[in-house]
Amino acid sequence: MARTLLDRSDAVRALADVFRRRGFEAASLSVIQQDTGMGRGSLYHFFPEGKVDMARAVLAEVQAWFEEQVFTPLRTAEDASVAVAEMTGTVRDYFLSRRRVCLFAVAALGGELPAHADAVRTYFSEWVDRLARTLRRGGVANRDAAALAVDAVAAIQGALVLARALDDDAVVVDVVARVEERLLAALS
Amino acid sequence: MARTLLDRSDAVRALADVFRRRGFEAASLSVIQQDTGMGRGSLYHFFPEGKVDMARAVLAEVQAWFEEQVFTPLRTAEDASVAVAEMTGTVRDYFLSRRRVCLFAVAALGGELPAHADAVRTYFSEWVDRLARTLRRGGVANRDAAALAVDAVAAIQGALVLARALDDDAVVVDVVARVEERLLAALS
DNA sequence: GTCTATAAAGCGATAGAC
DNA sequence: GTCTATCGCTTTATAGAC
Repeated sequence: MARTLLDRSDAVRALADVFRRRGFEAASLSVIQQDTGMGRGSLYHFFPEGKVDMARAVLAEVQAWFEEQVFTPLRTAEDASVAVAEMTGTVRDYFLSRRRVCLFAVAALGGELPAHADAVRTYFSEWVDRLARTLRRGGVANRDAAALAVDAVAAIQGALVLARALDDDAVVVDVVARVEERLLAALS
Repeated sequence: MARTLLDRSDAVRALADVFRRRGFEAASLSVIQQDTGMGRGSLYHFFPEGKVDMARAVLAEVQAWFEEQVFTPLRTAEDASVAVAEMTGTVRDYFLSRRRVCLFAVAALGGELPAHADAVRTYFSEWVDRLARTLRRGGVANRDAAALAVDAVAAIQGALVLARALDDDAVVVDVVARVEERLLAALS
């Protein structure tokens, strides 16, 4: 890990990688120190409230990324089919390059913690909502749009679980391809 | 929690509930002690290797349950459509009555640990495999059967993630209903 | 088989020098 | 802004009485 000076957003990126590899609970400060190359002093300088703060910052960064790269394009693209194809391609590449881990899913399945419950709910409900709206804009009936959107997000999240369980990227590639196919079929 | 004497399989059931509520890492021995009503002495009597042993036992019990209630019925039912409908109904009721948590998914997303990696892989690959075979028996083409089976298991697992994130049982009910619909359509 | 006490290690967080 | 030393607490695991 780079010894060169890190600013806060470098730190967040490094932390995201640690959390993806070890999970939130199992990533102890010692591990975080080693894997990010930052000392305790620096960590508590950037994240005064400690680990909870680090997790919050990482989730916020992921949320912002999806906002910009996925949710906004879904809203602004003029053609619904183009928007859908963009979404599937973007999220597939994102998760394949991020160890096939969705940190919001990890947070959702991880323990009793309503620590990040709001952030988790926001992420998923916004994703489903934006997709459903896009489908409606493309002429899909209200009811069908909602069902298709939930199914699509669920399929992608399930693919991530399976891909990790079977240690196989192809599950993500294949499932996402069929999700896209189904969504485009509904739009035609 | 019952104070009455527990045998090992009672202990495993109680442990499964704790792990579903808190996750594997966050369930400390103190918490386990409180939530199961068993003392440290009893716990280490039944599970000499400690927490790893407890987790292993719980996963083995879940695996056995699925073996008996899901995988075997998938194999033995004479009509593929009946087998599929049985599976979807059984797993829906199972997860709804188990806090919408699949412990194998929790293990799959939880940290670096290849601790239970083999058990996780076995569970998911067997589920997908059995379902695919059933579909083929029902006349579905080889390729389609494999894809449909992966999609079905992924959809169910994704539904569990979403249901927890949104705190809404209906996601499981609805997604599983549509999974069944799609599988039955392929069989007709 | 179950209990309590305790050991040994690791945890998150803080303080103070630089 | 980064470092190291250390506090106080919790963790898993064990020992030994009953």
